[in-house]
Amino acid sequence: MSEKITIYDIAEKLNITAATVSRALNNNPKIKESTRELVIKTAASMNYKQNKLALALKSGRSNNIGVIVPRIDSNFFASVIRGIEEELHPHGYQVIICQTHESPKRENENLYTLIDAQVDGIIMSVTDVTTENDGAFRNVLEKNVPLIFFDRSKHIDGVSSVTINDFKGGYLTTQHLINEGCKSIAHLSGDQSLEIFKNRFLGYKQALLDNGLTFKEEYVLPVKSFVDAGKEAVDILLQLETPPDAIFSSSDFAALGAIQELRARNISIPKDFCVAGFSNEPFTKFMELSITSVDQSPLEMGKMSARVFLEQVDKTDTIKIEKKVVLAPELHIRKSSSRSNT
Amino acid sequence: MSEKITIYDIAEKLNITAATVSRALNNNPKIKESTRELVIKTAASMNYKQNKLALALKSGRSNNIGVIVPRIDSNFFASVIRGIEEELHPHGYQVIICQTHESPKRENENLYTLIDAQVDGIIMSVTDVTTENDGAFRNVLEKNVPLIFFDRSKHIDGVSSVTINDFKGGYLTTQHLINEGCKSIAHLSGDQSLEIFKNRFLGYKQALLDNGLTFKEEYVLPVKSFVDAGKEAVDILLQLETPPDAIFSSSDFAALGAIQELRARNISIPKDFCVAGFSNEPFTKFMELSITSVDQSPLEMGKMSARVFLEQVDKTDTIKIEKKVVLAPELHIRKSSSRSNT
DNA sequence: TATTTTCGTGTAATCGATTACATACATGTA
DNA sequence: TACATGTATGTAATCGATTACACGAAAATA
Repeated sequence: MSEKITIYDIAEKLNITAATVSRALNNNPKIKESTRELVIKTAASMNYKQNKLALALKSGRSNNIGVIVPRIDSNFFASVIRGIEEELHPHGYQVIICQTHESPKRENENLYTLIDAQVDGIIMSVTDVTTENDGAFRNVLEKNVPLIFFDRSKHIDGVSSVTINDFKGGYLTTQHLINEGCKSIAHLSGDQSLEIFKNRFLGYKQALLDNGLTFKEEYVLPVKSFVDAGKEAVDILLQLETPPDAIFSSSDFAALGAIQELRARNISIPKDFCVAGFSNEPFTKFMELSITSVDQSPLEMGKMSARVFLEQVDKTDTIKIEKKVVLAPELHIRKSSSRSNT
Repeated sequence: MSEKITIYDIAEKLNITAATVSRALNNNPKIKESTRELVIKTAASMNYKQNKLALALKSGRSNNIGVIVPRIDSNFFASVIRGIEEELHPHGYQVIICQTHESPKRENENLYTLIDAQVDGIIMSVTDVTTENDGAFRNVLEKNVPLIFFDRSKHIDGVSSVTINDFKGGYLTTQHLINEGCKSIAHLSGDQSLEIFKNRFLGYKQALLDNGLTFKEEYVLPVKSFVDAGKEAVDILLQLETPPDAIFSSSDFAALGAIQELRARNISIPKDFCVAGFSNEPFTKFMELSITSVDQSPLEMGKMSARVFLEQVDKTDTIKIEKKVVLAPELHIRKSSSRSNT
């Protein structure tokens, strides 16, 4: 049961004051070399550990950073967090995780909790941009706590973000499908109130237009990011008067569902139907019929977000820097859309 | 730029002392009802937020809990963390994430850092049981910080753990392969200095013996949890005098690699060769040739670990409770080993 | 020798909240 | 009236570290 050792204990033992101990341990130049050595040696021998809470209270910095994500058990978010942790760990920051489960209420709650906990910054992926209640965000900004959005972002003055070029991701994928000979391409879209999904859609649309293909409203279906949603979407699409011959899905899970449903109906992929997803989830490359998908370089996204945070954290309170980092999406072409290789 | 509001600000405004404010906000019964209401109303109007750091310093509890995992971007660990977070969030705890990347050095470092940060408990999955340097662990125990192992555990007196019955997992899977008619079953094992892998192996061996099959040393290969490791293992196994007709892999990734290699050699699965993995990674069920695997109920494991922590955190310092929770593994039989359905 | 610097350390305030103890006033009881 | 009890609040210490300021002694300068 080692008691908690404080600088006062060290001071008492050496018949000096805590102030001297503190200075010695912090390499304050005004301390006699012999004293410094003595203190450091004694501290080590007593197994002294600095109490970070006391330090945090005094300095106003907790050395913690909060990360808010919809959920952690998705490869994308877990990888981003990994990137954040790896970048921040050498700087002495600890990462605190919060999940929203896509609930704006939980999101607000998490924001308040993190501020209460005096985190030095918040890196997050937004749940819902349409929330009217921006109080929690305003609260963060008023407290001058650096806030950085990644992937799903919100337009707030003075807030930085790290995203990928979703428009380009949508464009590249659609262009690829067209190159493979697809003539009528459907799109499974996430909630378009979120910019990422809006942009993937716009990229898709632009690619169609640029290639002289007509854009059809009925080819665009909203889906949740679940396997079953993809199956249902295929069911609907195949009942259309002129069914499509390809799907660009903004979700890998929906793409997988689509593929399963198409195969169940004996439609040959990629010969008669091509499918591409988004996110480059691990399973897309493991499948025998591997799935074409857009990589968002989540690890890099996490590291970049962390770096943006580090840039902002030490700036004077009055200056607000807004930095928008846009990473390039990378299309991984695989069997589900490669006619050339078949 | 709202200044930070403290109880002193409230006290000053109301011409009372901070002590009264504190008591009013903490529902201390000795406060006049009218005063309490006034304080609460004023606090709200001034947008007062309690400073958790000050509270933490005073009380010695940070309301943070540390979680140490090899890495976060694996479905298993991410799911465990999700479980921990969901169970602990309602109790006001924040989850701090640390990764070891399978390095004992990082593990030690993380332990010290978390203790420095005054976490109220540590939930972790061990990297390497053979580390001689147990100083970090002893340090945690001496500080009376509840320590809970999940999945990969270490035998330390007074330390609780939440694991699955890996022996049973190995046994069930092997028995299943035998039931499907496999006669010579190989085993790809993780590092057996870790108990989980040792136990899966022992379960495998026992099932062989119980069914009158001979156990062969050369059928047991050590692998890392990578796809390529599975491929290499198949390469070795097929060069044996009597190659096996099934593989029980302690890693889903190695199982996947094995399957890819077998198919590359035109060996029909499950007709001529059965494969089963461990962990029930998402991709195992997504594959067209879905992979039989043992589910470790990671979400439940995380929640259970959190519950064990909650039980221990409020106990008096002198009593050490050691609780060993063993969850039941669940074998998910899929195409890679289902001859009956073929 | 007298005076100024420099050096090393001590004193005490501070960060923001909690709480044991003291105190002042009101009310109840003999 | 004298004393006990209860109620509501104030005083001040505490958690552990940092740091502006003060101060005494030694060294440097005049």
